[in-house]
Amino acid sequence: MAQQHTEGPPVRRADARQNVDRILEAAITCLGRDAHATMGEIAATAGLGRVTVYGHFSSREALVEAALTRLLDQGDAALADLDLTGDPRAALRTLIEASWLLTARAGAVLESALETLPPGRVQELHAKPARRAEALIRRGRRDGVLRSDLPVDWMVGVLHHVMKGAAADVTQGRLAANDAPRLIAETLLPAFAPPGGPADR
Amino acid sequence: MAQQHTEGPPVRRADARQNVDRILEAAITCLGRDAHATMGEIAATAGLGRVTVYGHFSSREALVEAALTRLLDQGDAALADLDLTGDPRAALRTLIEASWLLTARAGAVLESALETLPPGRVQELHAKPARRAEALIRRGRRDGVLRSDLPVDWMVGVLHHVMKGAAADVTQGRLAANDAPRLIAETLLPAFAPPGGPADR
DNA sequence: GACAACTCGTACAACAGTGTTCGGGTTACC
DNA sequence: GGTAACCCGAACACTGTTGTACGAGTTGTC
Repeated sequence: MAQQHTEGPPVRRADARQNVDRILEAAITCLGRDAHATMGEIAATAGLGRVTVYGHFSSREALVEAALTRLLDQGDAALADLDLTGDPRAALRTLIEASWLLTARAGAVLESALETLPPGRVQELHAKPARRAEALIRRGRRDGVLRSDLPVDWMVGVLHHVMKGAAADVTQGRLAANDAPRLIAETLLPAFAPPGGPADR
Repeated sequence: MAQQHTEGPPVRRADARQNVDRILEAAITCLGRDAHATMGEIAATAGLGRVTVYGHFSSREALVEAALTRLLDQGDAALADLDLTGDPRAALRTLIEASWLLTARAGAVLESALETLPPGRVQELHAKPARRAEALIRRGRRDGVLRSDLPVDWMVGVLHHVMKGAAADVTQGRLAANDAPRLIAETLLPAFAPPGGPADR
């Protein structure tokens, strides 16, 4: 909207902006635990009243979208700092380690978004982080250190599904959170290696 | 002596039993598409009235459990017919092909059950089919054709998560159903191969 | 053919969640 | 210190779903 200093949309007060932050963090926490978390729960987690939340987000749908957007932006920012210029296989390992925590938190939020947001909107928001993994895999294929006999989209999907599944295992107590990144990497690296030779050149 | 054994429902009428069947199939179909399918939708899909469904299942929870049980029984029966005595890697391929359709249908039903059934009940029902894959993987590890450097539970989980993820991709139009089994097998076989594998080096 | 089993549709109560309204209290900011 | 922005809690209407009740119609089975 117009941010002209014409006193129409005046400056938000400091505590209000901070509360928006609190609400988004609470939403990510609650929706991460339970994709069907209530506005009341989220508000309580944020330490605010339910009505106050509606003062900042016009609907539950708006809040879910905002939470997912923040989560994906956080993740994309974290991933942007990584050095992925070396061996794509080592880079893939780095990517997995870094995005593990993100995916673990985003899992149920994404699920919640899939239910409440219009179809396609989620994919749209999720496009940027996914593109990062996709670009990495494409480079590895060009360099011959990753297999090229499977569709790129499929490989990106497998990466995503395994991480999401591991996150579910952790929340259900079937897997220790500390072990997850290593297991994922140990499993997916050979899965993505070229069929002919796993040579380390 | 009059053998007046007091049966609650002495003899169910034929059409009633057939309707129970219809309801369960409808439940599997609807819950497979949408884990939040309502009793009304399920009844309509079965071609029956909503009240009639309550005549056979006392609650939504009971219906979900019955549907999941039938699905898992069907799947376990189908898997029991497979010949898995040969090379465990070929057997794994066979297992994937066979259980793909089952998993695709069961995916959302399982999700629905996780929400409505008491925690642990799902795992209990799911134990038998999971044990089949687990036994297969264990045998492959003993024979040295599958890797032993990862926990068995993790490998079973990966198998499950990738199939479930592929099912989600199919329902969202990102993947052709016909391609799925091949892609899954091509991806997981190298992932499960021993590190210094027989065909390598 | 008669009876019981089964089904149908509508209607109802109960419950949970969303989104809004209102009046009164608190607090940041100039 | 004054004002407007902000927060609070309770109350309300609305929606959708579950589970139950009733009366009447239909159909399998003996």
